[in-house]
Amino acid sequence: MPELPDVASFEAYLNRAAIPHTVARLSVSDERILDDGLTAQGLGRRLKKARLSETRRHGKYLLVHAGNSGWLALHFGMTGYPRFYDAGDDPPGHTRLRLDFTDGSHLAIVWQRMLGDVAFAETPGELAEAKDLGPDALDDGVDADRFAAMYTGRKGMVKPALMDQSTVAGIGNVYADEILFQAGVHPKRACNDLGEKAWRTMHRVMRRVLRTASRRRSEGKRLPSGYLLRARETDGQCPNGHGDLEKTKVSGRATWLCSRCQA
DNA sequence: CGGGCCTCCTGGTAGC
DNA sequence: TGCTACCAGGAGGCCC
Repeated sequence: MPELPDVASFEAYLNRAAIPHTVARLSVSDERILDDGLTAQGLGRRLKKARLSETRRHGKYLLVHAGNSGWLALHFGMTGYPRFYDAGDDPPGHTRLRLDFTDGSHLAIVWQRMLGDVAFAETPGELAEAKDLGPDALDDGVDADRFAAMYTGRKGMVKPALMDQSTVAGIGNVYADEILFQAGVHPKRACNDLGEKAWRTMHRVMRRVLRTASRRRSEGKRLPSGYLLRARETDGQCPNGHGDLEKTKVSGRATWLCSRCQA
């Protein structure tokens, strides 16, 4: 699940539920979830007594400011999510990282599969560098000019390019499909087959889709009708009336599209 | 060097 | 019912 809009909703959730809180201690139930070089003990040293005061998001990473020591960085992989719960309640299943707060409440980070990452960085910029992340997809600094310049003339297919986190961070398999559907571009189109104008359109569509989805997810609402993703979860019909959506694979990933709408 | 394929993980589900 | 095969919203690595 967790792509940019989902992580944005996690960020809103943390700000409603868990910020600010002060960490009394933490528990790591499976160290495989920790970034290379990070240990439960080391993380504990950095987080103990830290006041979680602020959050940021960069692409699919959620960063939580932990006092003076730096930023806890959470990457949710395919199955992760945070869950705040009250003193005395049981943690959800598959809780791999648990923060116990001084008031007795808890924040669990849940991963069913171990495809996720807990990291720690001095600054958000340091994390982006360590993880080779491009600018966030909703960063205002990524305007249409800059966006088009990054993709126009590039080799390879459009969909994997949009999913490349080192170019622009935040778009995953699902929202790439939505953006391409709304932009009317086939996922297997070559990047260098699209002109600058098409990439500027892609930029506009990308921002609208990611902002709309972030807001809806944060409010617990469904995506608007007319969205491919909503059709995919319901009747599987093209929102523009072209019948069954197609399901195929692009660079190994499940891909939904309408070949009448997307060329 | 772009694209296909494999692997890491775990669990749900379709199919036999 | 029981077992297997495949699939899932991420990402890195390898090979041709």
